[in-house]
Amino acid sequence: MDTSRLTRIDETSWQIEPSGAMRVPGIIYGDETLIRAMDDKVAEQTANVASLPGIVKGAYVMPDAHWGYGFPIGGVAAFDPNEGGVVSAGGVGFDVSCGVRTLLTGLTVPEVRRVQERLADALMSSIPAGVGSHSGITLQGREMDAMLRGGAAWAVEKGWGGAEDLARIEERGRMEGADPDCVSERAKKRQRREMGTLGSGNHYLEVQAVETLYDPDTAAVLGLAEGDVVVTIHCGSRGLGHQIGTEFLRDMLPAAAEAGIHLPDRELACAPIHSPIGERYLGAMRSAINCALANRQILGEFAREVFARFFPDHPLDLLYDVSHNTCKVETHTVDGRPRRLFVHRKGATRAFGPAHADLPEALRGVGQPVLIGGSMGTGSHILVGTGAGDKAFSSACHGAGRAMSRRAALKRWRGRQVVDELAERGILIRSPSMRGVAEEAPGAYKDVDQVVIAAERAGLARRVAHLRPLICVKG
DNA sequence: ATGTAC
Repeated sequence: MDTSRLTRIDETSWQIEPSGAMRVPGIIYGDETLIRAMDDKVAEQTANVASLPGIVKGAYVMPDAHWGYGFPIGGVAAFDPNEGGVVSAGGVGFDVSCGVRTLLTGLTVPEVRRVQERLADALMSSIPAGVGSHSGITLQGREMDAMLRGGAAWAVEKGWGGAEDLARIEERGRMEGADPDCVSERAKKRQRREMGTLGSGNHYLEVQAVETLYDPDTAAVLGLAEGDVVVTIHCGSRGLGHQIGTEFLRDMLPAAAEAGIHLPDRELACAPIHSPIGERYLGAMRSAINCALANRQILGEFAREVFARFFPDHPLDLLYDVSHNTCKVETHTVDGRPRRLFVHRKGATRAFGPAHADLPEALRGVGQPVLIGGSMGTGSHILVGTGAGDKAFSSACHGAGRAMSRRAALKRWRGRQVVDELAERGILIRSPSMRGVAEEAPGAYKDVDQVVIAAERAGLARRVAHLRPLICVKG
């Protein structure tokens, strides 16, 4: 990105001054290296988002951002329904409520090392992974609708996990306002056999070691100690969310024109929040959020079943579950006035600070866990929200972000070679797709450490722990 | 991300 077009606010905050149709500034967080490495298209897309009706304060961009469909991935934008604000399917993304959950095992690295190969094989055979994978669970009719209304709470009622899990999931495991009647039959049909499946691409289940603690006191509250083993799952709403995204991106284009909204880019298709299609999208998108929450709940239970075979005395406790592709109604104080806003986070994690009423009591002293997935080789990070200044409506980054296209990665690496190199470093990869592994080679990703350091310096969240992968089941 | 094109 050409930094000469930006105003540098401080070490890690850069501003695109409003010009042309922009209603608010664009704010990009990141150190100079990250900003320079970003495509100019990120700045262009940010300026486009800043021109949408009803946008409040600014169009925000996280340090791991790259250009996406309409909105940048790593973008945050909030809209006020009372000022003509819009909702945009492109502002949420195709994989609605894609997210990350981390479970504590109470095990230490040597205990897991002893069974690492067998554990990897067992996870691989119990966690459905890859394009079009199936778990054996089928849902249709009223049961599908119950899942779409109930999310992880539905999954718990059906026997996947316990009620204590729900407090540790955003929205307490169940997104209000979901309306399965707004979800097309085609979207439901695609999901019929996909509950409890990981999917493909950058989705994974990892067994990880807590390698470094940046804040041992906060880590202790989260239940993390150096040398502990945790399980992290990254996946979303599978075919259902994708179908909803596809349909509403298509249908919001004429709707925007009818509402008299000028779109600088047709990929920014959106509709007024209080319009028939805006409300239908919200009903469908919230159903997809529940689908993703239920999916991660079921996958977490599959992991519990596998671990119970190896370690019957070590139940897995849910640390937290975050979604990073959502539009949620939240109250934020803007210019001294609390306002009810529709906050779009696309490739961005909610990062509420300490004392926030939506956090479970056990976490209110430290802030919301922010779970950041890295690559297979470099590991992941756990941060907590600070709430300080309510920056970017209390949001933070979501991952490392690709540094190289899938195509370029395929030309550079062979999947088998990536698996062998990681095995030498004690990281066992299991995947149905060696092509997928090559595409996901650690070298194809940005340096996640640099991303989270930038997020911390920008005051979006603060680092608590770095996790190193031991086993990765890759979709 | 995605029954990797309807």
